[in-house]
Amino acid sequence: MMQLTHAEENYLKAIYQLSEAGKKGVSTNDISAEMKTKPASVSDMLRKLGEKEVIEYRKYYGVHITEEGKKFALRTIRKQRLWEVFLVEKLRFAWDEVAEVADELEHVQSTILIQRLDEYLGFPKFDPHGDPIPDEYGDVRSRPRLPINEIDINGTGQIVAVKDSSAAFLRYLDKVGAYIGARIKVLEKVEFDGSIEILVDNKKTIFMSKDVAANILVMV
Amino acid sequence: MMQLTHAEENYLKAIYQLSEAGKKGVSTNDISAEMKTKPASVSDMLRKLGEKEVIEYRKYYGVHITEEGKKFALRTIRKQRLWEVFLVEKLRFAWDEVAEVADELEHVQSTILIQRLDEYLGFPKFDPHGDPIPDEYGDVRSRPRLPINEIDINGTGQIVAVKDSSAAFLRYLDKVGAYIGARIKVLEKVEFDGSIEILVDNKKTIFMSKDVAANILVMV
DNA sequence: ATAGACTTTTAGCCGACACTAAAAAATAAT
DNA sequence: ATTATTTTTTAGTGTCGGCTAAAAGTCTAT
Repeated sequence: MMQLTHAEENYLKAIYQLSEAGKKGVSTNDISAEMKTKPASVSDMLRKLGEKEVIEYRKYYGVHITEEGKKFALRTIRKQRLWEVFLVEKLRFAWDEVAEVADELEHVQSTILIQRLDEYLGFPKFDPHGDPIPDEYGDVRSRPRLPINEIDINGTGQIVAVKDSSAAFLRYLDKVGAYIGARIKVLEKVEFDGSIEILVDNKKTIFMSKDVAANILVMV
Repeated sequence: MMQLTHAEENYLKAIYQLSEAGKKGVSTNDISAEMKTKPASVSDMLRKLGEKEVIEYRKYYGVHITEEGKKFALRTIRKQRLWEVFLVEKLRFAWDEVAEVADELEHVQSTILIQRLDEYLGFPKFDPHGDPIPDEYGDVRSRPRLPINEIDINGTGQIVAVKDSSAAFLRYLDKVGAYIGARIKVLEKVEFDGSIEILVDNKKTIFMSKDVAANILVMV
């Protein structure tokens, strides 16, 4: 089995996630923004990933991930998200603190480690941000998810993810009392500005603007 | 605070442990054997570690670790041993499976991660091999430890470490029913060959040769 | 259809960390 | 004390992954 370096793993994960988001080929600039490296470095890496046949690379025309590449990317994502669950559930990290540390942990090479960790965590299907954790074979079970602003009045659900997971936004949510896992009910939608009133865990009502509501995904 | 690379951290740890073992300066060849690299690579690394003042390096005359260097080495050892505890106690790894994985985990950079892990594990003072875990300040509390063959007849204690931690030896111990943490009592010492009979956990007696006994450390 | 803007790639450089081959220093043996 | 042996260092190479500067390709607007 061919091996990828840490850097290659990171690029491949970024490429996978960018292509999932947009469903199109991914540009060098997009990748360089995501990876915080220069476009020149990206070009070089794309050449290498192309040689390893985890991406299809046509110079100047962006990149498509191959089936083989997806397998690698999903393995990395699986590791990252399992570590995130560990950090939040076992070590009491806050949502917005896990990314950096999980990015290091995900590169530890040990199949057995990941199997045991998965088992230890009770085979979680979703990470603390509500994103699905691929299984050993790369299969992802996704649940139907809607942004709050698309839920009908009196509709209920559970917060499972946020689109914008910036530290600032996550802190805002904590502050107003919303959190991943919270059960919510939509009480009112204001016509003229789209702002919304929701009930959290049957005990607290909070208002949010349409923009905020659009950022919060709920499993209905 | 000056930073060390992963490779530098590994070399420094090796140098610290070699100098603790022998209490003398450490030779280039010793280090290259320990690190499984060539002496030429070691020389180069020593020059770098010398520049960073974590070791005192006189060409051709071996190496002494500085106080600053000890701090770094102890931090790395602390991380390594905490991860070993995690792997064995939480993920049910066997003694002889932890080294490789812990060597990767120990390089994850996050002070808070180590603090939380320490707390989560209940502030363990010894790793699964019985070696002491330095605290945040690098202090090590060591316990008096004796090899089994130096314990008097009817003396009791608890197995806390092994000198030879090769996979083969660890498997042998598991097989005969001895393990780290086991409470033992010395029942008999055979005069002419020094072999020893011990009682494990008050329920099982096992025989071992003098050589095996000398390899097992007991806290009395 | 061509100029200008933007994107992407190439070329060349650098630091980290391994290696080999050969030189230099220290140590051991006669 | 000189030679032989071993240890250690230097010199030069290669790979990986970043960078800058400049060239090349693509796209857009007139």
